Amino acid sequence: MQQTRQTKQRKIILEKLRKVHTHPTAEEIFQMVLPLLPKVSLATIYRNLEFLEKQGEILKLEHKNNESKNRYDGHTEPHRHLICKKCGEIVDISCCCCCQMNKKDLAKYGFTVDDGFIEILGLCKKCSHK
Amino acid sequence: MQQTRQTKQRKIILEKLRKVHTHPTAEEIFQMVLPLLPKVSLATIYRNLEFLEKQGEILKLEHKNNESKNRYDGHTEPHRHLICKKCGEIVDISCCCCCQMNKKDLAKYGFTVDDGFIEILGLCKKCSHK
DNA sequence: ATTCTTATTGCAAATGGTTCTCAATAAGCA
DNA sequence: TGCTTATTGAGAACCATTTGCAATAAGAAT
Repeated sequence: MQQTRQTKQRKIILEKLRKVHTHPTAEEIFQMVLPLLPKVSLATIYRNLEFLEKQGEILKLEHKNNESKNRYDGHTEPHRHLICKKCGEIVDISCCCCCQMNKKDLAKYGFTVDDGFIEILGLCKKCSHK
Repeated sequence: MQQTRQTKQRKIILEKLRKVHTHPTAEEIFQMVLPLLPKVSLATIYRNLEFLEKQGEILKLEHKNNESKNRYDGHTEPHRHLICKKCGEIVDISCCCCCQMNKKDLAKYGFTVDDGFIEILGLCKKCSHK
């Protein structure tokens, strides 16, 4: 059993992520914490994001549309993500009425589904007007 | 207006992808066509997959769970994907009753959604038994 | 058929997000 | 206050994907 330590870096990364309602990349998070942690390294950002995800404190969004970067979400309450296939924008939507339905349907396939992990791909307003 | 040419490579890649009901990676597709195209290069696989996706002949699945590779789907009829967050397995499911509902809900957010592009993340039978 | 244009290929090198190595640092128990 | 070792910072390594370029081959024109 390995103890875990509460480091300044880990604390600040989580705080920043909680405060924001976007879905920043590791690089963006790096920029966000830089004023508070001028010496922090990108590797530390990645390591802490992985740690926090394993602890269930944050979500890692691994869908990459036209950008090969993961994004992170500091809010773990059940919600869904609308992802624009063109510009990669991610929009939160509240859990709609068909969650229950999905769960039943999906049980047939042996899948266990968490409401927080449904991603719907489409085109955002801007991109669909082109 | 640039003409497009029907090359042996392009034809075989699409045929192989159509024949199969899995969601192979570029590397796996490379292995699949190697017997028919012993001199083919991985770059050609990637270029043709991009081409075929732009033509709407195949789907590119950009969600990467525990594997940093894109996957491809030779079947473009509306269907959804169940993706296992742990092992990355992708299962096709037929379009269920809540498609309509989703579309209406999502219109509120300005999103245009195509049935083929809904991905539901969860745990497959094997992984949920651990 | 043959020629000609240029889209496409194969190879190798480049790219870029993420992970890893390792010595130095610091959290927090004794 | 000292001590153990989890964590950090810096840079190198990794690896899926993309790109540059000369060679090849579709397929239209002759």
